[in-house]
Parts: sequence; structure tokens; C-alpha cells
Amino acid sequence: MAQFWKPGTERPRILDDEEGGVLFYSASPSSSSGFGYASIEKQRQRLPVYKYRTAILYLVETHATTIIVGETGSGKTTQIPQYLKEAGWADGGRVIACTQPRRLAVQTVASRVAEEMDVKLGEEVGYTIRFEDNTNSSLTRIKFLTDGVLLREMMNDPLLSKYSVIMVDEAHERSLSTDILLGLLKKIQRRRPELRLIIASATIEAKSMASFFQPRRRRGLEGDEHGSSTEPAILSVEGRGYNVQIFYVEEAVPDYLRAAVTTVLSIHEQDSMGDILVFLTGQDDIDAAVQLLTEEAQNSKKCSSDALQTSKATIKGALDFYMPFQEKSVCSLRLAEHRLIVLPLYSGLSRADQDLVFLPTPRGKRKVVISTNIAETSLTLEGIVYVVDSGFSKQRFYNPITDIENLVVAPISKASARQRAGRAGRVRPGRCYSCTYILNVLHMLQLPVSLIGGRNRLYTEEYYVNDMSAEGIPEIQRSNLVSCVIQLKALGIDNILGFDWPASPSPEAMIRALEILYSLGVLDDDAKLTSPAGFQVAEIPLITVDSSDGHSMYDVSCHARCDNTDPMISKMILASNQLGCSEEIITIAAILSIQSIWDSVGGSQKKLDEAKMRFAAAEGDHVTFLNVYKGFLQSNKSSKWCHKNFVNYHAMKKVVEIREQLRRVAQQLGIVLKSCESDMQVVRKAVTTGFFAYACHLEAYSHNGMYKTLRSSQEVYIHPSSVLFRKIMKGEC
DNA sequence: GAGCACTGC
Repeated sequence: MAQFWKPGTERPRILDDEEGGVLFYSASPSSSSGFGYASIEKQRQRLPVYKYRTAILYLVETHATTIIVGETGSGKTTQIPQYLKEAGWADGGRVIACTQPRRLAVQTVASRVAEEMDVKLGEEVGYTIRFEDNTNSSLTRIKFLTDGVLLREMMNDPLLSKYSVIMVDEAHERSLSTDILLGLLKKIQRRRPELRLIIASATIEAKSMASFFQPRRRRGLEGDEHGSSTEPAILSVEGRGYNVQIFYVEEAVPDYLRAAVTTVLSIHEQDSMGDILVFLTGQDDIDAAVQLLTEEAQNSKKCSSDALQTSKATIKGALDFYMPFQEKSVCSLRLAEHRLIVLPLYSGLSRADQDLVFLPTPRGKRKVVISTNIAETSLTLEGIVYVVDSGFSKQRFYNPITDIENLVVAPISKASARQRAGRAGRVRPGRCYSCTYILNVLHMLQLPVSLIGGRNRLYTEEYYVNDMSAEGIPEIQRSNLVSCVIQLKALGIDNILGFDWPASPSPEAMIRALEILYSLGVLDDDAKLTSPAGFQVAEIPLITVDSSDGHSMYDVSCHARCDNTDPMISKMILASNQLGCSEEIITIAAILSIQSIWDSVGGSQKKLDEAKMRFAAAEGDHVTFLNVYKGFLQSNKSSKWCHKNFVNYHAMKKVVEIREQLRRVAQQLGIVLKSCESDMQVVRKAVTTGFFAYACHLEAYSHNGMYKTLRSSQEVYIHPSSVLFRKIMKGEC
């Protein structure tokens, strides 16, 4: 009873998800007629994963852990939980869990599965993300949630006893919380042999994951008392993506940005229609590339012979890079006829600007999206046929010696390169141009030696095959571990150094984290959580954020570039209780946990800086935040007021939300909610109680505003986004 | 004079 589209009638809209998941007609949403359901059923059966239904159920039945490697579009995320339910894994009040690294994925997958099962979302199928629990404890049998939420759930139920099967999806991304979760799940398995784990991922090195889940002392293949094997099973499912032809450069070019731009122009000139996605590293690169391309497009529009000459030269240059092009000749330029629509894409853009990339490309035009890694995993663009890959991304690195996290441009892994290329094959067969570069010398100086290897790498085929690392370095080996350690401690794991990780963090980073927690009074001499402070700090749900405005730390009046870590914020909240300024400190904590409250609409940095100065407080960024929050409340939380003052309205709404959550938790912990009114002295005291580890002093003869940290004499500077930037500091520092 | 991408009771 498949539904067919009849030409002449309105074409049914086909929905597709991040996973490539299930196709169905939105014309018959959760139809109860039976007709729509049948069509969904047919669609489900067409997914690659369907062929493996019996095999998956058999493996889950007989193995404690099953590793499923499935490329994009296999349908594993939406189908496997349903198969499990159909096979009875949710009987007797048990729940099937499926975790995702991102909130959006949790929501979309959950609503898709509810629709396929023809049930109301929030009942039999539900989801939980921070601030949003769309489940019903007596009804929900399939539950989607972020891996962070599942970690939180372990605080109340360390064995996760209500779940019969836990599927950890996108495990190849190796995010911090996924890795912690995997380590803990392995531990739970020993206490709960009946628990089933499914580790699902796209490009994981299945064998290394399997050996992680291998029990330490092999019991042999005869199985345990539950009749299941403790050896992990591995199953591979093919994807549904189209073939993507890969092109490598023949040899290096000195400038990957220019190479990317000329490659786009040559695709535009020589290849059939279809949108282009370019991967660069960050805002600076992207803005520069957008400008270059826009100029080229405009030049060709004018059709002046000079401009054409330039374009021709550039394109000719680009063609030389690629073998497949060498036979071809540059006949004519069609830039004037088929104009390019060039769009930037990165998280710092306003929502409205981001949404532009999703607009359908007008007939006869070609869209070029120039993006950061955001388009690699977090969002999916339809209609992309060509991908240009610079081979670089910005990655976070943590130096435990200086306790400073850095963002550096580094070569991507093979797994990343494959993922990027796959973005071209979603609608029809595509092409990926692996761009080329010579490592910028300045970048090289910041890079860990291990990433560089013996010589400058170029993204030729040879480089890809021989030199590119198979997978990226897991986040846990690149991060400050303070919040991770406290989470494990709160779950009663005392021997942190002996914890079994999918990838072990460096001992230096671990020791640094323990040291900081000890100095905060959160851990005692035996490295156990102190009571009550330690347990209270662990209870407060705060996130670790990257440094940018205000996420930096300062010694009351010196604002240096450092990262906030949640136990420090939590400690600050606890301290505010005695100091009688909990209302103010909770506001500050809420603002510290979001990216930025500022909004540079239209990219006018100068106007934003001016607006900032209207709120600026001599005490520094934290007190400045209080001023902004006060203004927001006085305006009656008006979006107009925000716009006028270059404040991000959506960010402020989120601050209000987080603030409410923090107030609830604080009250549960016995903190009295009290305002200190205008006494900023106590606010500053509370801030320093949490962040004293980052205290620094202005160098006596410093002419360039250099500070040194008290702890390790690390050189630090006030961040340019701080209201204290370029202010002359005197006295107390 | 500067902000890869995510995320939590």
C-alpha cells in the first residue's frame, strides 16, 4: 500500500534527518487511518539496517555489548530502539535508552520515532534534555537523551537500574561525556550482567572499542550465568549515501584559503550545478574567503576584461592542482550567467544569518556555504554536491602545566575527512576536493609536536594514506578534567587514577585537576569528596565554557584569559551564602555558563564595544554582567532593549532559565537567597573564593599589561573582550 | 585587539 506521488498534484515533502534515517511523507503525519502507517512501515523496511534486524536482535540477546558500525543513512538510530521494543526489551516496565551528544538530535530523533510508532511524543516514546523532560515515568518505554543527562541520572541511580538496553550513539565523536559514560557503563556491566549495551557509531575503530569492552579476565566463550557472551559483538551496516569521488591535489599550495577559493571558482566554472560546501577553520578564514569569492563574483558580473583576466588566471591556477582537470581546457567563463551565492556559516553568527544557508538555492544559481566544523556534524545542508576540504580545523588543547586551554588550528583526522566528504553525497553522487596547504609557521609553533610529525604535511593522497591520523585525539585527552573528576567522585569512584577509560587522560592533567579540587576544599587529604562542600559542589549543574568575554578569570580587578571550570563556579555560589550575595552570584554564574551575552549585529565590533562600555563597571566583567542583567529586568525583558544595547536576547532568556534552575538547586542545598543590593565588595569576595587559583598580579615594569599568575608565574594578559582591556590597573593587583 | 563544535538537576 505504498503511496505514490501523482504528477500534477503537490509533491509530498520528503523529510530526512541527520542520520539519513527514515523517509516518510509529511502529508500524513501520525495518521491513524492505517494508510499512512503502512507507508511508514514500507519506508522502514527500505532502510539498510532492516536487513540486519534479526542479526542485531540475536547479537543483543547473546552478547553483553554489541558494537554497530553504520554509515550515515543506515537508519540505526531510529530503527534499533524500535526493534528492541518489538522484541520485548521494554516489557515489565523496563526502558530502552538511546543517547546522543547533541540536544537537537535527541529531539528530532525522538519525534521521528514517535511518529513512526504512531504514538504521542512524551508517552511511549519520550526524550530528556536539560530543561526539558518530555517523558512519562509510567508510560515511556523508549527514551532518547543526551549523554550528559544520562550521566546526571547516575547520581540518583548509579546502576541505571530501570534501563534494559542502553544504546550510545555517535560514539566515534568521542566527546568528553561519551567517554566518561562508556567508562562508567563498563563498570555497571560488571554489577548488572543482564544490562545490554549497544555502541553505535559511524567510523569508529570497532576493534579498539571492542577490546575496551573485553572483560579483563576472559571467561571464555561459553558465556556467563546469564547465558550471554561477555565478548563484544561487532556488526557493520552499510549506509545510504551516494558515492563521492575524491580528488587530491597533486602537490602543495602555500595558502589553503586561496586554494579553497580558486577551487570553488573552478568547480563553478567546470562542473554541473549543485551547491558547494567549503570547510575552513574559523571566523577569520571564513570572512576572508567570503570576501574573496564575492569580489570574484562581482568582477565577473561587471564583465570587465580586466576582471575576467584575473578570474581566468586564478581559475587556471586552480585547475593545475587537480589531475582530473588537466585534460580539460578553460573554454569560457560562465560566472556572469550563473552567479554564486556565497554564505558564511559558524556558530558565532546570529540565528537569522545562520538560517540563510537553509534557504533553497534559486534556479540557475549556485550556493557556496563556507563553514567551520559546525557543518561536519551539528547541522546538515541539503543539496550539497561538492565539498572543498581544507584539511584543517580548530581544536582545543589543554596544557596541564600552565592550566591553560588553547584553541589551535590543527590537521583533521581521516575520520573527519571522510565525514566531510560524505556531506557531498546526500542527494546525488558528489565530489570532494581535498584542498592543500603548507602549515602556517605561526600555527606550527603552537602545535603539539606529535601533530606535526617529521615534515610539513600536505593534503595530497599520499598524505591522506600514509600520514593522516585515523582518528582525532579524544576530547578527554585535550581538556581540563576538573569537572570530570568531580563527577566521578560524586558517583563514588575513589580510585580515579585507576579508572578504566576508553582513552586515558594524561596523568599530569589528572593530577592538576585533583590539586585544584583539593585547594578548593572540595576534596580532602584522601582525595575524597568533603562533606558537605564537596557533595554540594558536585550537585550544582554548571557547565565548563570556553573563554571569551567574561569567561575569563580575574583577581578581582585583573581580568586575564583563563577558562572557567564548574567546581570553581559552584564554590563561588557556596561562598555567596555566608557573604549574603547569593542572588547576585547566581546571576553571574548563569551568565558564565553561556557562550556570550553580547550580540554584534551586522558585525560592528566598534558599536558593540561602545555598548559594552555603557554597562562597564570598574570592578570588572562580573559586575558588568550584573549591570546588564539589571537593565534587562528593568526593560521588562524586552527584546527591543537587547537589540538597542547589543545584548543577545536569546542568550538573556537562557540566562533567566539557568538562573531559575540554579536558584532551585541552591535552595535544596540550604543556601539562603539574599541580595547584597549595591555592596559589590562581597560579590568580589565570593568570586575570588571560587577563582583564587587564577589570581595574578600586574608585573611591576610591564609596559604591555602583562600579568603573572601567582601559582605558576604564567604570563597572562587581559582579554580584549573584557571591559578592563586597556584600562590602567593600579594598586590592588 | 579577539570567539572550532558541543553539552548537564
